[in-house]
Amino acid sequence: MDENEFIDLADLFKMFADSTRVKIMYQLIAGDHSVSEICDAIDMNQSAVSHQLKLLKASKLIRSRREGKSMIYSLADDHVRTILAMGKEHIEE
Amino acid sequence: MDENEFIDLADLFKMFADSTRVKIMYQLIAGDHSVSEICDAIDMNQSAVSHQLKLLKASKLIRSRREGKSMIYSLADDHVRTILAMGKEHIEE
DNA sequence: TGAACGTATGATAATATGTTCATATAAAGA
DNA sequence: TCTTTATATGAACATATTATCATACGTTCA
Repeated sequence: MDENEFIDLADLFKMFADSTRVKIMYQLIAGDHSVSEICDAIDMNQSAVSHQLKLLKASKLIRSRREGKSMIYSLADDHVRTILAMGKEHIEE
Repeated sequence: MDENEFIDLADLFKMFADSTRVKIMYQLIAGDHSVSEICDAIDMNQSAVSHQLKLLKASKLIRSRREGKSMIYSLADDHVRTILAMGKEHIEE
């Protein structure tokens, strides 16, 4: 493994290293949601949520699609689920 | 899930969110090592490594034992391995 | 077209994080 | 006991990160 791979790995885990983003990801595990739905669910203002969604999307952990005026966000693949599950297992011991 | 659980989860993943710590953990996946061995392996100075080891230990991801003048660090359980493996899988797609 | 709604974005400020430097502690051996 | 080797720790500095604020953009519908 070379230097860049370590950095990429760390950058990926940075996405899981903030409770706002973790809440967003759990919300999306429950199903696809618009930005405003996510804001309501996690009790954060729209701007903060949008900024975090952008980061998560850049890391290819989530996707988005437009539906009318709303943007609907969803998990990109199963990694979010499995990584969060591993983490949860650790802290529950 | 309540607020604190989200924070605990994020705090756990923070440990994986720095390339120095990731390198240290990979080094320990390869086997138990003393502080100076880790320093040599990842090319970081002793103080920086000690500070990071302390954080990893506080998160119960690693353990330490004394052997003479050396402190030997080792993985606390299998979670480091599995979490890193999940992350690696994601970035390799 | 323009008003309303939903979302995105740039700048800023506050806080958190990581490395370095200096120094302390702990064990071993002369 | 004094010295050497190995590790830990506190303080300080530089950088990164996050939330907020103001505002811009995109879509729908009257």
